[in-house]
Amino acid sequence: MEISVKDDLNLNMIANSGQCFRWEALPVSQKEGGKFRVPMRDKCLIIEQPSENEYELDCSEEEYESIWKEYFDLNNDYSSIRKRIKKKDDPFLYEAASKGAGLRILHQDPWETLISFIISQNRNIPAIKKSIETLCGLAGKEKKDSEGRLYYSFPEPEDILSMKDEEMAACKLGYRDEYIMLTAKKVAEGDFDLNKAISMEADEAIDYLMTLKGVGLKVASCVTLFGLHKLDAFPVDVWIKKVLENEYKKGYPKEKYTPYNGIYQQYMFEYYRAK
DNA sequence: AGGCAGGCTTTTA
DNA sequence: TAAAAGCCTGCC
Repeated sequence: MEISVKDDLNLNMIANSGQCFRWEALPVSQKEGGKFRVPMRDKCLIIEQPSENEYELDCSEEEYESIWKEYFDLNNDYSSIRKRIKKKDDPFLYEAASKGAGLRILHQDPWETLISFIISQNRNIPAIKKSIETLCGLAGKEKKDSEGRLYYSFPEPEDILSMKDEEMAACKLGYRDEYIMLTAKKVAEGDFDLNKAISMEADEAIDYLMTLKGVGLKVASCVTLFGLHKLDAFPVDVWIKKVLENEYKKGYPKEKYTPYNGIYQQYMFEYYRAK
């Protein structure tokens, strides 16, 4: 099916934004917007942008309405969220948001997001992707997309628990493998319930996530933003720390930007990382 | 009590 | 060799 989106849906930008690690770029002939396979839970979507504002999706209307519309956060108007920032008020954020037009905060699966961001700590993005890909290949289910290509689903907690030591080692998780195992165990046994976190306020969800070993403030904030889709969560990583130190010496006006702190954080993250 | 140094696996640039 | 979408432990 086809959809039309006015603005703020740039597939290449989102794919490289560091919020999702399993989008796969598919070969494409001169398509400016790129073509991607986007896996989520037991589904995957192939999406491409044949022309300005037009997108081709390999799913039914029903599936789009029930799953992918929410996944791409298409019920939020990012263009008007960007326009809340006044150049005179906050020139740095204004510039970052202008450059970031096209980004969106995806609404990803909470479990996959939790494990992915535990893996992400103290590593760069290519290394994160490699670990996750190996993990899915060894513990996920074999699947085929609508074009017949093979891919693997993200493993459930039980799948991770049944991995052999040498399989875990092959994922090159380093000291994080213990964190992954303990988290999988807690979730599988019902001692940690991600559904509870979904119904919490952002700050409350972050505190709850931090009860997991290996989940600190930064990882919990990322999971809350990218997996629980609480758009006010504001992850502070090494890049945002630099932004706050260099551009907001007198303090960052977080209260002013509620409830969209997470979106603005993403603009600043991309902007500073690119520089 | 809350803050800080040091250590941790491995890959990437 | 330092840095990478950091966190834990132990010490003060």
